[in-house]
Amino acid sequence: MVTIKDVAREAGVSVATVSRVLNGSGPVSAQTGERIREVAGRLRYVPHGGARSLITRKTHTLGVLLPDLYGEFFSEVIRGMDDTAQRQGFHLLISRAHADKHGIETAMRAMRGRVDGVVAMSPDLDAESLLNVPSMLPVVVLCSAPRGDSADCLTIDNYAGSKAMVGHLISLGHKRIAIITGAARNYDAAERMRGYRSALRQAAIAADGALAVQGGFTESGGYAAALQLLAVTPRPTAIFAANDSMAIGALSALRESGVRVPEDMAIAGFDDIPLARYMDPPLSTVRVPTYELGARAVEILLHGIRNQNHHARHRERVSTELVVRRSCGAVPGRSPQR
Amino acid sequence: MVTIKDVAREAGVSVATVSRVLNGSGPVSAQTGERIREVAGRLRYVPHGGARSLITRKTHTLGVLLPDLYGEFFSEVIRGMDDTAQRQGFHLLISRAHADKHGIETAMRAMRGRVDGVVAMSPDLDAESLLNVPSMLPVVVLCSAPRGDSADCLTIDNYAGSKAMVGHLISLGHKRIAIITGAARNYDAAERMRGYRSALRQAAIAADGALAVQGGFTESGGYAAALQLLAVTPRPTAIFAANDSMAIGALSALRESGVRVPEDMAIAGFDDIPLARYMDPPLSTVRVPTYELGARAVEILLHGIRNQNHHARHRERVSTELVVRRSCGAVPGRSPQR
DNA sequence: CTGGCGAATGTAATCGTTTACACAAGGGCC
DNA sequence: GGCCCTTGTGTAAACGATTACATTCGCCAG
Repeated sequence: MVTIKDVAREAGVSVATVSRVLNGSGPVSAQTGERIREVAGRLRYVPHGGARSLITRKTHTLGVLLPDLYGEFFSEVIRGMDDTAQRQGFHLLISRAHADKHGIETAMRAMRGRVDGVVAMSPDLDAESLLNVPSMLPVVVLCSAPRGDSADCLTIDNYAGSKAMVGHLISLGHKRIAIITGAARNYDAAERMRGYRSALRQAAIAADGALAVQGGFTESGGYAAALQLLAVTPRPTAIFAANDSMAIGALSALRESGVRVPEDMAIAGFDDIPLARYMDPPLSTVRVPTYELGARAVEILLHGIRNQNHHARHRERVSTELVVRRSCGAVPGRSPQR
Repeated sequence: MVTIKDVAREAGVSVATVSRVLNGSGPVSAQTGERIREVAGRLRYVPHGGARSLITRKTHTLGVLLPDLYGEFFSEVIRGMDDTAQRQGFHLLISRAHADKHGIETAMRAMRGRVDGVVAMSPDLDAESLLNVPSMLPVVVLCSAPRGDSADCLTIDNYAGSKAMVGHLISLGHKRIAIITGAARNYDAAERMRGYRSALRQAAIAADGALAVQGGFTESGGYAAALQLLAVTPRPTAIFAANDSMAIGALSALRESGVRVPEDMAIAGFDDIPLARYMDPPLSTVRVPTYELGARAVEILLHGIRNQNHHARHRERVSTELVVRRSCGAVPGRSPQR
């Protein structure tokens, strides 16, 4: 590998001059600059990022800690992060960590000296340990219960979104509304459940334990949960799935059981993944600005980095939007397929 | 930030001893070791990864160059990569690059000194420039036309998969088979097209230019393409979409046009994304082992790294599998929804 | 008693950069 | 001519680790 020394020797100057030319710092004669640039090009010199960041104390890299990379949701979040980071000259060091204390600590250790800051997504309710990791690094905590004030914090307004959707179902006349919940001990899942309960309470509808089934955020989980809900008597008239994947699985289960949607059963999801509108019937859902979530997280992190973490802590919540399509029965639209 | 020097001073030893204790290299008395470990813990010392990799010449990080992060496909590839990398103690530095020469070069420069090797996904047919980047780094090229022998190379067997699916449609009696193609100048797209043509030729069916419409790999592209195909006379009896997203978009377009699937029109996709089986009707498709693709790419790369790139070049192709569900009409199954 | 060996530890070079500081040359001004 | 400023360049000290080599000490064999 060719280093700055090789370039200096070949051009007959000192390394300092080469550095000055390549970074445009300090005065260099036009002639020397030209020669050095020529030599660097000819030798195909590429600066060693690691060495450089050791002395400059900037890595221009952001660490991203994820619980699991799964489905379109994460892919969109990462896209939002990468776009924003790249626009500011930063790269992404992505690491999946087990959500437990040990996993997070290990990941954080591995990032030391490689990143300028970290976006940590840790929806696991128990994993508050994250905040105990006392690093000087700026950290943005994503989709997690906000505690402590050592880190910035960005969440989705799950509660309001969930409440709005269930409220909408109630306004359509539904009284027995089931919920397919997300992963256990997941913050987003818990908040969506809270919104569901709150909407019911507000309409003076008594909660029925049999109408809450866990689906674990996966298609197959939603499928199984829907089958289970069909067996409940009296049967619910609407199912609110805590994400679109589960709603799609449920849709498929109902179809196979000969239950018409929305005539016999209303269905709604959460997230508004791109595929939602292409379902049959198109899926009513709560839009989560996933891309913007990632983008915003990086913006907040970069702000923290620029201020060397000496800034007032952010505590932000991105809002959701009710998306009413045919699956919940509100929009008459075309009659369902023959 | 606390450094190794701080630990050494506090423990009353030299940095060398601290290093020896923490890495388990060289002999240290049990007593000294104990004290140093205690001090390191108390001071919450975390080694500086950048500094360490400068001298050891190992970063334990793999660069990943992607054309775009989009949809479930990439999310699965990354998952496969990260799992495999992490199991071997490596991290992932992910970067989206514009597929053009400049974008790739910039990204490669940024990776110098930060990674031990690179997996580059560059499906753009023109971007052969990648191979011209003369770095000593081991590189695995993913889903790209194999050229040159400076890099290992891993592709999907698009040709065989596509040919198998079209052959299957032909065996069902279809003669007018349309194709919704992927992005222009995309290697995978081109190969799938080649398989389609080959299958037709083998069945002595003349190709009809009007039956090939571009869909750009997106749901909306597939939707628009399907509408366009419905207007062709004589109308095709089957549509082969070059990926599942487009097939789902097409499915939705047909539904809205009152065309029954599979009775009036057979549909097939490519990729077998998780959602495919939950469509109505469940989507026939070609399974691509996406997770394994990412996993295998990292395995090959790690092999190259261990051999310091002095190994015979790999040229591997992961095979696909025909998945027949109801959308192509081969499986009678339950009669379509009333 | 001495020489050699192994264990425990310290000293200093090294990795590839950036950058503070020193230095030399040239020019303008008094 | 002496002074100061500007411009161009080099020297060497960082950055935070690892590690080859040197040193010290105790012990044991000859």
